[in-house]
Amino acid sequence: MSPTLEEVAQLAGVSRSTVSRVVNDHPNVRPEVREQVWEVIRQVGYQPHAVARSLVTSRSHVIGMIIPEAVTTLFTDPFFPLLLRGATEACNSHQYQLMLSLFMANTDRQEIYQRILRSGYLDGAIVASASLDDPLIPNLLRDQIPFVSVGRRPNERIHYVDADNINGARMAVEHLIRLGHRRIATITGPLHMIAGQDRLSGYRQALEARGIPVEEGMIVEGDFTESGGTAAMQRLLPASPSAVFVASDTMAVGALKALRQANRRVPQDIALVSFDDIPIASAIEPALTTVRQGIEQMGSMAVEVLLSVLEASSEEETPAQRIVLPTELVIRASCGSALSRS
Amino acid sequence: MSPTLEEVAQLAGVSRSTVSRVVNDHPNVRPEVREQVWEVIRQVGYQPHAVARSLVTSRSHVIGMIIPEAVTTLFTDPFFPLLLRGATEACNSHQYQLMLSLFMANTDRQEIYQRILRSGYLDGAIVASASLDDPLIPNLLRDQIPFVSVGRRPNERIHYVDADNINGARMAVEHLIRLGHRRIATITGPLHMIAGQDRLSGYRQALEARGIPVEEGMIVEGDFTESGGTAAMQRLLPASPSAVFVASDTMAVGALKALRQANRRVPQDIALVSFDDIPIASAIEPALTTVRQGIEQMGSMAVEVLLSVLEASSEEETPAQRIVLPTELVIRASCGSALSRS
DNA sequence: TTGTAAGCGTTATCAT
DNA sequence: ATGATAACGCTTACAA
Repeated sequence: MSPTLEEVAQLAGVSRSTVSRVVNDHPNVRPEVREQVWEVIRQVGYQPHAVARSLVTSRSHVIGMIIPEAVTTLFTDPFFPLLLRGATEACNSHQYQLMLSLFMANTDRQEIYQRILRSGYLDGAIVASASLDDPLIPNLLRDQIPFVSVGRRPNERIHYVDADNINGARMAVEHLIRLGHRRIATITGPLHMIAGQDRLSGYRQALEARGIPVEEGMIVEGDFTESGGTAAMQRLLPASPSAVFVASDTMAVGALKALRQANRRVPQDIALVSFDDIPIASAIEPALTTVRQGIEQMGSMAVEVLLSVLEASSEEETPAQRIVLPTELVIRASCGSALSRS
Repeated sequence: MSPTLEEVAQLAGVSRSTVSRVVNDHPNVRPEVREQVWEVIRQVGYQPHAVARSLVTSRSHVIGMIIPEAVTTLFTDPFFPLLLRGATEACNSHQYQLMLSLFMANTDRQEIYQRILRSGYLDGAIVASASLDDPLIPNLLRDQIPFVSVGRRPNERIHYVDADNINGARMAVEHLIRLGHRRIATITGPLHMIAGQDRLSGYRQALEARGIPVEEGMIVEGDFTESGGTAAMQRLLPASPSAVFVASDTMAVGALKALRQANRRVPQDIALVSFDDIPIASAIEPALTTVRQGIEQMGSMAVEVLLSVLEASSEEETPAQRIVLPTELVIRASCGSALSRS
């Protein structure tokens, strides 16, 4: 198909090695030879064969984006698209490629794991939102595959990038307290995910800091889906909270539905603050007050961290990079009181 | 890192070739030898090196999902995530991998094209929603890279998968006519995309079939974004249509905003029908009557078609596969008249 | 049925 | 500064 190094060499009247040097910008080539070789390369449209190159260098310049199982359901949530966009952008600017691997249901995870992660195609991987006890992680560690997690993890050897979920949640709940609310409930994310746990921690911290007792009846676990939000809100209604911190915008949309059915107005009868600031947050009526996290930025950061690990790799073991990106509160209509608009 | 064929061979007391045969399920291996080799493979955790394999077979089992430039903006729209999901699912079940390539702005497209498409890493590609005159397509044809387009194309040599946009749009507008509307406007998609053109054609066909004159003032070009929908609807208001066919749900959300600002109620003052049936269509108030297309199915179909092309490849030139998937009208609240609910 | 050996298109280590 | 030549890990004739 495409011409090879050998053919270019013959046409240019030099050896394979020289052409290789030219292509890789090695210094030891006479300028005139270099120019002449480039000329031939342009003429015949030579393109290095990445696979052959990878075989000898054992570097593919491909990194995997691994999105495991359960999470895949959330693929209609803009979270993953944005993460992908950020990751791709960083890859593009470093001349790396992104291989996308969604682990669907139980399609023999083990087999897929072997085929994808241990096949030599990947220099490393980014693991997105595995639940905390996902077996993928121990496997990756065992096989010494360089990876960075999106979402923090306690294990000290694991590189990660995460949003500051705790502080974000704390800001959200503090805002509700500032508006005079005392009966503040929360719909959490799945508690087997660190993001779910952290946003709940932030909720607790905010209440405790103000001496407001935390009632367990005011805490309902959700699953980051819209229908989950609806169900959770229905379960919450009997406790008659005056405000709810919902751990994701998508769940907030579901919660709004439940409230509409129950004839409660937002924010007049009940205030809502959520998390993410995905596009629907500002599109819906009422527009959601929510905690913004830089999802795209997390994606590109994850790539940057991984590349730096790959760079350093095979030298000494570097300490894990743990990066936490800031979050900010975006005040809109769903929490009431236009007064405190910033 | 991982053991090689050679090492397995030594441990099993056979030659490389035999191990290779075992791994690839060649028939010519004595059952007992086969079993013994498998035993060693399991013991040492041998995993074939995909890159080495690919170098000799010149098949990488990787296909690229190419999403060009402009379109990237739409990445917060669920269209691409769903397409990706469908494509990944099909890939998983055929033991193929998906490489994701977003061509961002003008990041030297030509260079990226060379590096990605001609590097030997890809067996073929799926090209999503390039505008009709995207230079990518001629390049792919010139370089004889197997690909299938998501979105139909006039060129007879191009394989494609598409939704039946024309009939979908026709059904939508016919429904409005059935409800008694005569002043029916449309907000189109970008007319450099075939989907934009086809949905407009369907609109025209429906009106013409009923002898309703098509007024050019009732046609405003949008761009598939929400803000584009808002702007288009504002431009449309002076023409005072009684109903509007909006070429995408996302634009319909924007149009709803414009109508709310203008104090027009939907569907009482003005009826809306849109296209896609993405999740927000049923989440928003009023719920959107819309034309559903199977986006995930398009993704998996695109992969299936590509794989069949790869299969047949290097034999004779097969005629282009052109697959059009059906669309269906989903009736909800935005068009009024619960009577015609099916 | 099994083994030997010649590539696949590169990079990298030597000499020269 | 340049050119042989040996890998890289595998598949695949061709022999045996």
